[in-house]
Amino acid sequence: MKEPDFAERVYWLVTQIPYGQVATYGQIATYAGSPRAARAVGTLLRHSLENYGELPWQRVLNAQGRISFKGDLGRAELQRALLEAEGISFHQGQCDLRRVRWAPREVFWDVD
DNA sequence: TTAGTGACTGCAT
DNA sequence: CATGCAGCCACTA
Repeated sequence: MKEPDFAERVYWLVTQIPYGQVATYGQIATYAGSPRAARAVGTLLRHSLENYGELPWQRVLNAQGRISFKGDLGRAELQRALLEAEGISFHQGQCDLRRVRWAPREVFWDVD
């Protein structure tokens, strides 16, 4: 049985984020075993639509509870709309992570 | 194989 | 509070 690679761990973890809750890129990277790979998580999710259309990618935000984008405003608006539809509210462009942050009860993968 | 890029992050200015 | 910047790491050309 092959050990799941980083990308597989990331995609699986994102599917574990409960409806109405969110996780940060750093959280996903940490749970996937690479605490410093937050940026890599973003890289993977950027292509998630084409590779994993089922993924609830909208539930992943940056460490400040904000939607991360440099361009592509359309997708940012879609993400916010999807989250608000789940009951997550935004104030000044950011949501209250203390309230909606996903706090898994189990350990998935240890840091390498 | 090397170099460049980016849906990140924490610390320093 | 706003930038800047180096560290990180997977992906692509």
